[in-house]
Amino acid sequence: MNPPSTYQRIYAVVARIPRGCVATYGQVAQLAGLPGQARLVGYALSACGGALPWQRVVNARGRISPRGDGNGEEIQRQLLESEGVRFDEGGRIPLARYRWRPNDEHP
DNA sequence: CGTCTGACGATAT
DNA sequence: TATATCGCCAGAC
Repeated sequence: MNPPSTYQRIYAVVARIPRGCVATYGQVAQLAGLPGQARLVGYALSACGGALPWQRVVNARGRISPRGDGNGEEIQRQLLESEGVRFDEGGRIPLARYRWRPNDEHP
C-alpha cells in the first residue's frame, strides 16, 4: 500500500468524528499524526469535496472559521445545530462539553 | 520550477 | 482581550 498522504490521514480522522460532537483543527491534526499542522486540516477540508463531516471541525476557540466562501459559516452552524450541538450567545461552541473524545467510548 | 493563496494555533507584546 | 508574527503543506498558474 502506498503511504497515506497527509490529507488522507486528515480525512480519516474527520470521518470518525461522531455525530453530535466537534473537534478542533489542532485536535484533528494531532490525531492524524501531524501535531502543529492545524492549518493543513483547514486546507484539506477545503479540498475534501464534501464527502466528509467537515462541519464538525471548528477552530480552537469553538468558533467557525470565516472563509472566502461567504455564507459557509451559516451553513456549518445549521448543520451542527441539527446534530444537537448548541451554540452559546457569542456564537461559540462550549468545547468543554461537545469536544470529541476518541477514547470516551462507553463499553 | 518560482510564486501566491488558503477552513489554524501558539506565543509575544 | 486584541494584534502581530512564524511555521506548516498542497494545488493552481
